[in-house]
Parts: sequence; structure tokens; C-alpha cells
Amino acid sequence: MGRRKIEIEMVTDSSTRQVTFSKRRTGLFKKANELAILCAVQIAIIVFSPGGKPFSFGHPNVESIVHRFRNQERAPDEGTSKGDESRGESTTDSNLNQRLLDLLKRLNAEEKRGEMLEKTVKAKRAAKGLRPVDQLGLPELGELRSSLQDLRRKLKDHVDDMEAISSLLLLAEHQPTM
Amino acid sequence: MGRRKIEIEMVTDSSTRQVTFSKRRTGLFKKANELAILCAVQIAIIVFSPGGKPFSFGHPNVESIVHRFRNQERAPDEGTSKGDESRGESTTDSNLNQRLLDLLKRLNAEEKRGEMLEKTVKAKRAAKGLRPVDQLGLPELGELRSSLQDLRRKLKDHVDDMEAISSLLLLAEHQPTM
DNA sequence: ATCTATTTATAACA
DNA sequence: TTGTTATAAATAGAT
Repeated sequence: MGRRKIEIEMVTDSSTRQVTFSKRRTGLFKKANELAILCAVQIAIIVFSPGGKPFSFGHPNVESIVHRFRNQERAPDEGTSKGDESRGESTTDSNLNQRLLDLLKRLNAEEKRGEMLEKTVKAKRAAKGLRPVDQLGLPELGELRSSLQDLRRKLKDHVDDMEAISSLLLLAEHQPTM
Repeated sequence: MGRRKIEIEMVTDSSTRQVTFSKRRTGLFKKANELAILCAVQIAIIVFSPGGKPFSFGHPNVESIVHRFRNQERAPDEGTSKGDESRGESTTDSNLNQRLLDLLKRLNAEEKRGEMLEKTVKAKRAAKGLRPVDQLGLPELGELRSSLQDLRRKLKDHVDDMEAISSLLLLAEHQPTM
């Protein structure tokens, strides 16, 4: 979104990183605020700056949301009359989210570990227009794929879960240098 | 960012609102993920869907971040070699952030405590188009305003602090039922 | 779920 | 840092 496209990897220059953090944090909070108003929902964000300083955003406030989350309360903002359906999903969803993050972290770690892998992937991408995740053959990436397939199997009947998968795929596509 | 520009106000159509929520939540989580990687920082997001279902994102995970936030720990993610410089700032900034949160909590508490106050405020709002915070006259709210003015005075020369003020004002404007 | 026309967010710069 | 601008991205409405 700037003069140039940048890879999603740690910004090496400390100064630039601080600027990026400030600008993107502002943008993120703005987006969160819009989401809260547009959809009339509660949302909380906590982020620590590169220097370890805490910043937070909460609509209506962080504390109440954290509390509600911890108690896994599911008081309907506006009952969509799908009471039963939504009840069991929350836990599942949290688990998915966590797993999604774990997978992303591993993927990211793999990338940085092997330059060879990166080159291979790029070469393959250049040759065809296939999606990166499906092109990888190393054990670790195969494991990622297996995890995805696993997730898909287990979530066949859960709409929100399918949503989680798409999120994972979306994020995976944007992992740096793939 | 779409075919048309939309106003930031609750989407009235329930179906459209759900779609908007899904799309923007995905976008928000993606942005959070990028921020975490680009700046090597910890971040957590908790949001409840219009149906009351919880969704969360955490890098590395929600729990640890919430915990760190609650204990107001300021362990430096990575020393930017600006030891002295960043040392003094973090405390100031954290204090501001904390104060901001405290003020918001008190404001929120006041709302729930007095129905009378709420009605008065609503009546005043209906009468004119002024911002809520500036309309209140009760001791507690006057105190909030004083705090804001105090903050502004003390922070004249600090950019980050001005940012904190704008955040506070932004949040204050969106306090529920005011 | 996909596909564009547009609106936004931002990486470089100044 | 505070603003400006050229581009990359996000997304509203429609398919």
C-alpha cells in the first residue's frame, strides 16, 4: 500500500520499524473502531510497541471485553435466533485460531531457516501461477498442508470453521518471500 | 474501499452487517498479523460477532498478552539501543495509556450507575448535535474533562501523547448510549 | 464465494 | 516526527 510492495518480515531498521509501528497501529485501531460501529460489536485490542509500551483499544472498553471473553459468555448482541448453533462454536473457534497461528509461526520459521527452499518455491511460482502453499514439498510444508486438510475434514459441517480455514489460507499466502 | 464510500454508522441490514463483519474481521486480523511480524511485537484482539460469538487473534497468543497487559509489565521486546531515551518514554506513555483506560472505565461506570444521567445526556444530545463528552455536567464527567485538559497541557510537546489524547477523544465519542 | 470499481492505507520521501 | 504522494491493499456492491 505504499510506494513499493514490502515483504511481511521484520523491518530491520529500528527507526523505520518504529515509524511503521506507529502508522500501522493507528490504522489498525481505526479499522477496529469502524468495525465496532458498522457492525455494532464489542472489540478489544492490546499491543505492545517495539519498546515494550502497551497500547490498547476497546469498544466500549478493554476490561469488559476481556472479562466476557474469559468467561466465554455468549450474550447475544442481537439474537439471530441461532442460539444452539452458536453455543458450541466459540471454543472450537478459539482453538482454530490458536492452531492457525501456530502453523503460521512454523511456516515462517521454516522460511527463514532455508534459503534453498525459498529459491525453489520462487522458481516454481514463476513457472506457473499456482498458489504457494500447494507447491511446497519439504516435510515441514507438507505438514502444514496436512494440517490444513485435517482441519478441513474436522470442520466439514461448521460454517464459521470454514471461515477460519479461509483465513489461514489468506494469511499463508501473504507469508514473506513465498 | 468499495464501489461506494460508506458512512461509519451501524449497517442497518442484518444480512449485510454479517457480511461486512466477516470481511472486515478477516482484514483486521490480517493487519494485526502483519503488524506483529513487521514490528516484532505482541498483539491480541478479541471481538464478538453480531451474533455474540467470540473471535480472537493473538501473536503469540491472547492469554499471555492479556496477562502481560494486566500486570502492566514493560519488559522490552528488544532493546533499541536507545536505553535512556526509550526508558523515560515508556513510563510516561504507559501512564497515559493507563490513565486513558481508567478515565474510560470511570465514564462507563458512571453511565451504568445512573439512568437519570443517561436520560439527561440523551435529551441534551437530541436537542443539539454537540459531542457527548462536552455536554455532561455531573462531577464525574467534569472531572473527565478536566483530566483531558490537564493531559493536553502537560503533553504540549509530546507527539505520542497528543496521539493518546486523540485516541481518548475518539474513544469517548463512541462510548455506548451516550 | 468471486469479481471489479473505488476508496483507503501506507512505504518512501521531503 | 508530520505531511505529501505514488502505489499497494482492502472492501462495497454486484455476480
